[in-house]
Amino acid sequence: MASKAGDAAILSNLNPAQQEAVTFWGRPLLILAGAGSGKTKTLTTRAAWLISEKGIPPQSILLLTFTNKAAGEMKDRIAKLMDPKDAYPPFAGTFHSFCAKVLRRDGKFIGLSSNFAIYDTSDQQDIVKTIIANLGLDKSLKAPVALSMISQCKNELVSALEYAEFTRGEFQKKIAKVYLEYQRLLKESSALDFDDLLTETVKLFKTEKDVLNKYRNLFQHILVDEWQDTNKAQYQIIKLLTGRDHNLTVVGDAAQSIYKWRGADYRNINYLQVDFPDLKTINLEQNYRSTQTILDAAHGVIKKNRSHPILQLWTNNKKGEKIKLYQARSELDEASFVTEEIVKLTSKNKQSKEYSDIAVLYRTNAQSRVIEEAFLHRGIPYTLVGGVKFYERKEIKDILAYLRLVANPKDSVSNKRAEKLGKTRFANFCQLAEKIMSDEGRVLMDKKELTTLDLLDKVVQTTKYLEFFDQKNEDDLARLENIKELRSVATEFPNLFEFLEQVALVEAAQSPKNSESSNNGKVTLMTAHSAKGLEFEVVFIVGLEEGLLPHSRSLMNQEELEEERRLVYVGITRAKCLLYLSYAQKRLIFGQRGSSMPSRFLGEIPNHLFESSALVGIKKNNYELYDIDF
DNA sequence: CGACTGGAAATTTTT
DNA sequence: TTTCCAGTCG
Repeated sequence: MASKAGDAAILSNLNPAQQEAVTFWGRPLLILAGAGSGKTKTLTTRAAWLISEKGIPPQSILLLTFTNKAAGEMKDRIAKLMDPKDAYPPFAGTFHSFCAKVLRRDGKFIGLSSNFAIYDTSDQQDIVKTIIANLGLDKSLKAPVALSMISQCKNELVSALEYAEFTRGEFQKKIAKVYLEYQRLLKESSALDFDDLLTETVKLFKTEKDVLNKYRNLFQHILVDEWQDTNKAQYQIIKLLTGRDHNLTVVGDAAQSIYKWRGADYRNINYLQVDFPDLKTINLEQNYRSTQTILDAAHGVIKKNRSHPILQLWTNNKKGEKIKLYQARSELDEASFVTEEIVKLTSKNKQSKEYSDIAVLYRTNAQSRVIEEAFLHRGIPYTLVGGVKFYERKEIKDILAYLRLVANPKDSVSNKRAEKLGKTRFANFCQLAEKIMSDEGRVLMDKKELTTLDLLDKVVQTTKYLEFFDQKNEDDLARLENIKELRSVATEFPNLFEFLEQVALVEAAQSPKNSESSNNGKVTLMTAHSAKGLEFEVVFIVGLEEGLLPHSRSLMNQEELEEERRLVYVGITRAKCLLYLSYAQKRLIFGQRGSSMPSRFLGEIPNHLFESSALVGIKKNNYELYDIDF
């Protein structure tokens, strides 16, 4: 009874299309959800509905996302929608964390030990650098290049052996050699990289039918977020897991696909229709976020893309204010325009905005500097999204190397790192590690009498790691502060293996300390990429110039140009009520002052949406050189 | 091995 | 301009 009433309440908050998406039953479902159309709400409500209305046990639902943040939000929202008697919400996690769980449990069937290490990008670089040196390959082959080729292969499920077999030409031959050696070393270290988590899961599911069936039976319903961001490996995992019942729900929007360069393939939306002929598609096109003016601008841009379907968003919101375009003389002028507008917007009057309502978006991180300087001058508080990640800091990686080595003595990258920190140090550490991993230590760990925090402190103590730091040095104090922060993460995960999983797969918030409280009352500066999934009252998109947005690297290629266009689309649709666009006629790039043309994307926004007709000339620009199709 | 230096390069980022 | 890296020197 309570469930019935709750259910009606749940559905009453939804528009007809959302309701249909929540309650659709019996066939695989593709929800094409436009920006700001209530995608998360729909997906979470569907999960809650499956539980309360269809009696699906929560543990039979698998909800996959791309970021831990999204997973966390989904979990929270489902929990709020659920009847308290249903106890715990379904598993919601990233593809990678799900795969890691599967492989820890059942990887033994394909020769993985359950304590495998997970190598991050810098671990990968370490290995590849030594490989290039050891194989005597010439140094023109850079580790990042080799790695990105290897990663591409893995995204496409091409193994090292297969690659070596079909490869042609000098360059590819070299990559093949590195790839083979790289896989050998990973195996020797009992380690997987991020891509391996996916590809090994595919391998496991393909070769071990019993294991696959176990998971098929376990997960009666699979829901996937951001389908346009899946790569081939992820697609395969879903296809394999979706058993006979085809109880699959995916949500996506091709127009927001901006990660092709790291393997995402929005065409997975189309492939779905081939693999599941009985697929039902529901469009969510009502937008709850932006003014009609902003939506019209976004649509004007995105409709130029030819290679994917485009949703026509509409809203009941007001038409809203016109879009403000500023032609700056230079990047400095642009920065002061943004600054002055923010001062005006936030000055005390009835309509004034909070700093936290405002975001400034740009194409490249380097663009933030000028803006930051202008903000500092004017005393505008801001937070910069991006920068050195917490777990990438040297002091953190050092300590983690010791701890990883305790958990997996074969881990060669951690071993090398630990050795580098000093011979005596390492010798002392090894003694300690032996004691910990003795039967006695194991028992203590199992009994939870030897926690991650205990281990961390013991390691720091025996290695005298803190001797590296000077209490009077400001930078060193910050590093000590980071170590304290790591200790507090350790408190949350008393089991060493769970702790290591956490730090490998979950990026800590920028600076864990001040993420919550002090993010308030600040303007957000970030790339358009990072803005995906977020929304702000006021959005500035700066640097709308040919060569910057679209970026010069994408001008030669139609596919990439369309991705740049999607990036602009994503940027524009972040704005709820006010949108500012700007470009600089002259800009300092790599210390050189160059002049640039306004971005073609500005010309694609209908002229009447702009505040004044500042646009004369933009439409006239000649892009035929690059834009053969348009 | 670590600090210095000269030259080349210079998106986007999560797991 | 800044940043990163390879090569060199102490």
